[in-house]
Amino acid sequence: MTIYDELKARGLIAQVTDEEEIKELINAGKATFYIGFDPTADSLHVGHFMALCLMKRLQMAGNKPIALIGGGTGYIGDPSGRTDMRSMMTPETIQHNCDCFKKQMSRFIDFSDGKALMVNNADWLLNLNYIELLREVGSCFSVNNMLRAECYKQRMEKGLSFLEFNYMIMQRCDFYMLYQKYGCNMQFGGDDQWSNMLGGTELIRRKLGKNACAMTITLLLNSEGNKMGKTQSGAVWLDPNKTSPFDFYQYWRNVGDADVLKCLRMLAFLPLEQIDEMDKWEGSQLNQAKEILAYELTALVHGEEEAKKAQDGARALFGGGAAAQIPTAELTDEDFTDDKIDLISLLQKAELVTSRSEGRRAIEQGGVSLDGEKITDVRFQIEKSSLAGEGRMLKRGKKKFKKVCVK
RNA sequence: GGAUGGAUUCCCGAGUGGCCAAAGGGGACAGACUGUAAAUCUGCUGCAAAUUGCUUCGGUGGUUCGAAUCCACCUCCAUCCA
Repeated sequence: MTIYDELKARGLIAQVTDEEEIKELINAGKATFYIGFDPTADSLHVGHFMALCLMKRLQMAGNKPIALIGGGTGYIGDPSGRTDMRSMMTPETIQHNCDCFKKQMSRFIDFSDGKALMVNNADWLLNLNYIELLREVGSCFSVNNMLRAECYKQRMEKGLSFLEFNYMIMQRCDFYMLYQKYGCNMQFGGDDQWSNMLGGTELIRRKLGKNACAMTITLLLNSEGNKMGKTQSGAVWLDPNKTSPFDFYQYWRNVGDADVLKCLRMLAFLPLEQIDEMDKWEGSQLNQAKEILAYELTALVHGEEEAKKAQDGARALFGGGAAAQIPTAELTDEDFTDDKIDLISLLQKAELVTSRSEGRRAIEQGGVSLDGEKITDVRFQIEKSSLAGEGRMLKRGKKKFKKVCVK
């Protein structure tokens, strides 16, 4: 199976400019393609993960990836699909985020021997001269057209600042630059970037009379149509300090039935035949597929060892048995008064609740248990001595656990 | 620059002098049912030393016994006019 067919079979391809041309290019390993990453946070998240996987697949097929870090576009902020303006980031934050991105990307993509490149658009964008830019690039675009772009639709109602409006122009310049500098002939990106990307190919055609391609990656949506990789506490991060491998594992272990196969196809590096086999599974058997999904992805992001740990921990917790690999909260002597600690404080120390009110609520509703024993007394006290050694299992709700012990 | 409308809790959105920690919906969280799924039902959703107290309705001042609500100024946003 050719790489293009595989990508298609996995449902990764959303829109393409010229299917035949792209097919030929990437199947022959002749594409030099780029994907842009805007440094809006200090860690990549699941959304980026898809893009990284795609880069990896294409790299394995002999194509050359360019990871473009938006150190320059970060100064502007992408208005696509947003209803409000992004808060402006300071240059320091942008730089910090860029550095973090670099580190994480190196885990996925092989940058050795020029097999892949990492560039920062700050290198050319920050030095642009306004008038020059206007004459050079501004003359190529129709404002009427830009305003019609899908990605600005939402913002046309709520307002769009001139600053953000220019994001599109900057992104177009990126492609134009990369084409000239590195012979980059293709751009990939999220489906929400389609109009921005088309603009890039257009600029290259107008300025250089050359053809460049663009292809978008299907957005990873769950069966309800929401973007995946978001939880109530924010994104699912790739940085283990922001989302622990255990939580990362659990996120995938808990996807809905309707979404498992899609996730496997799009994200896991398992052969398609194997995934098709799982497609026949039904009902509770899908739990196995979820385990595979969770394990595979955790292994990709955090390594086999961490994945194994997370899996063991999860199995122990939900299947009964020894729970050796559960995240632990350690208490110090200062946390105790008269060698005792109340349950609410304990929940708080274990970071299972964010406020005492929340803890109180959880207890009153019967959502808290210690070593499997439900506790409904808000004033319940725990002896320090009972937390010594192995510690005890504190549980809040069905899926939140922490082992608590004394240091 | 002018005219008009607007800013309410995680989000949408009601409230236009006290009965307001603020309707309703969404989301989140917890319980029941389950398969660590979905759907459904129930509870819950500012904070705390918790029959009470404290902070919150864009910001700052003011009127009043009492302000999310009235007044003044300011900030931001939208629409129309330039």
